[in-house]
Amino acid sequence: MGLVSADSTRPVKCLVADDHPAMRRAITEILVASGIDVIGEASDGEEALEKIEKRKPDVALVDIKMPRLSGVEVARRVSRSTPETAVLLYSGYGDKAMLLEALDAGARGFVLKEAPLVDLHRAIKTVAEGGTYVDPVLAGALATSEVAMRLPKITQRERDVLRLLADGKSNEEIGKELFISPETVRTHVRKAMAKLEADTRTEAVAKALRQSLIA
Amino acid sequence: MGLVSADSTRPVKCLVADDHPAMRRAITEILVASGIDVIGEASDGEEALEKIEKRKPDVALVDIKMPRLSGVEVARRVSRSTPETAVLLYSGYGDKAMLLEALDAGARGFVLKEAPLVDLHRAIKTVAEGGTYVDPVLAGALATSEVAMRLPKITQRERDVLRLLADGKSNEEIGKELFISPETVRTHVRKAMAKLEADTRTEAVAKALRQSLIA
DNA sequence: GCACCTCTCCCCCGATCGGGGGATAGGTTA
DNA sequence: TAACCTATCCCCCGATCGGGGGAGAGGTGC
Repeated sequence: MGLVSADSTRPVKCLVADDHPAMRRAITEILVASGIDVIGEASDGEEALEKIEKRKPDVALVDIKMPRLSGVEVARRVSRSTPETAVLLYSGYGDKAMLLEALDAGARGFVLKEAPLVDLHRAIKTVAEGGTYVDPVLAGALATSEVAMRLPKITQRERDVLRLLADGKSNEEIGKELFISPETVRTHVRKAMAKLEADTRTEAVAKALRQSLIA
Repeated sequence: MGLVSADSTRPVKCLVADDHPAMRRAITEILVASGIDVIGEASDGEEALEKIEKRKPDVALVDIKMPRLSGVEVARRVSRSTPETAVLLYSGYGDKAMLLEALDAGARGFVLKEAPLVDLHRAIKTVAEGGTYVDPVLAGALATSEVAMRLPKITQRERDVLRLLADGKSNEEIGKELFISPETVRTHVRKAMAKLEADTRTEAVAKALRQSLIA
C-alpha cells in the first residue's frame, strides 16, 4: 500500500551524487545502459541536496562519504523536504551502525559499492516503487542481531501513556484513566522521553507516531 | 493488515471479469506474468458472481461496466455472500461519485484502466492482504475536494511552529529559529491548538502528524 | 543469589505552558 | 470602506512540566 508509486511506463528518474568524477561517470553509464534515466549528477552533498529539491528525481543514488554534506545528512534533509524522492545510499563498506544511522536518517536503501550491478539496478527499482532496499550482505548482519535492538523498547505502560498524551491528556488525567498516580505517569513519560531521545513530551509523542510505536 | 489475509507463501488467487474477451485475455496474461494465479474468468456480472461464490478467489478483478449485472452490483452481493473475496473494481474512467458508490457497495478497491500495470499488481496484493486500494488519481481527486475542505486550515506559520514543536523545541527555541518573539510563537501554538481542537500542544502535534499537516 | 527491568510512588524547584485579556500592521475581499 | 485574516508582540497568573534525586515490590534470567 503505498503513497509513493512509480509509473512503470516511464523510466525511473535518478540523480547520482559522488565526489569522484570517474565513479559518477561509471555509475551513470551503468544506469543509463540498464534503462534508468539519469537526470542529474552532483559532486558533493550540498549540490546533491539542491538538485534533488529542485528536480525531484524518483531516486537519488548518493555516496555516503562526500564533502560539504554527508550522504546521511542529505538523506535526512531530503526525507523532510522532498519525500517523493527516495534516497539510496551507497558506500564502499558498511556496518550495522552505519546502516542503522542511514535508515534512521530517512534513507530508503543502502547498497555496497562491491555489490553486483544487477543488485544496484534492483535496489533502484525497489525504492522507486516505494520499497526499502538493504544490501543483502548488510541485511544478513542485521537479521542476525539487532534489527529489534534498533527500535526503542517502549514498554506497554509507556505506550499507554504516550497514546493518552497524544490525545491531549495531562499527567493528572492519564493517572485517573490508568488508575495510577500522576507521579507515576510522570515517571513513564520521562522514561519514554529518554528512550526516544526526546526533549519534550511533545517530541516523544511525535517520534512515537512517526515510528508507529503508537497509532 | 487485516483480519483477512492471504498467505504470502502462495500466489494470490484471482478471478477476472470483463465482457471484452481481448481485455480479459490481456489482463489475465499480465497477472499471470506477475505471479498472480488467475483461477477463472467471467464475461458478465452474473457469471462473475456465480464463479466467485463457487471458487472463492482471494481477489475478483471486476470491470465496472458489464452486461446482466454491473461490477458495483457484483461487489455488493459478493461482500454479503463471500466476504473472503475482495472485489477490486476497475473502470475506464472514474469520478468521486463512482468511487464512493463502489466503496459503499463493499468494493475493496478501485483502479483505473489506464493505471500503470505495477499499480494494478499492487492493488491486487493490497486487497488480497485485507487492505483497501484506491487509484492514486482518484484518491488525489478526493483529497483535493472533500477531504481538504474539512481539514483545519493551518497557516504556514502555524505549520512551521508545529513542525519545530514536534522536534522537541520550546517556544523560546522556536522563536530564535524563526526570528520571532517567543510570545508570538505562543500565539501561533494557541491558534493551531484551537484550530485542531487540541487541549495541549502535544495533542496538536499528534493531530497534525496524523492528518499529515506536518511530516 | 544477584543483576536487571518494570511499575509504582515520593520529594524539591526552576522553567515552561495554557487561559485570559489586548494591541498594531498589512493583506484580502466583499 | 468595512470586515476579516495573518503575523507580530505584550501583560498577568495559576497549572503543569522537566530535571534531579530516591525507593520498594515483583518479575525474568543467568
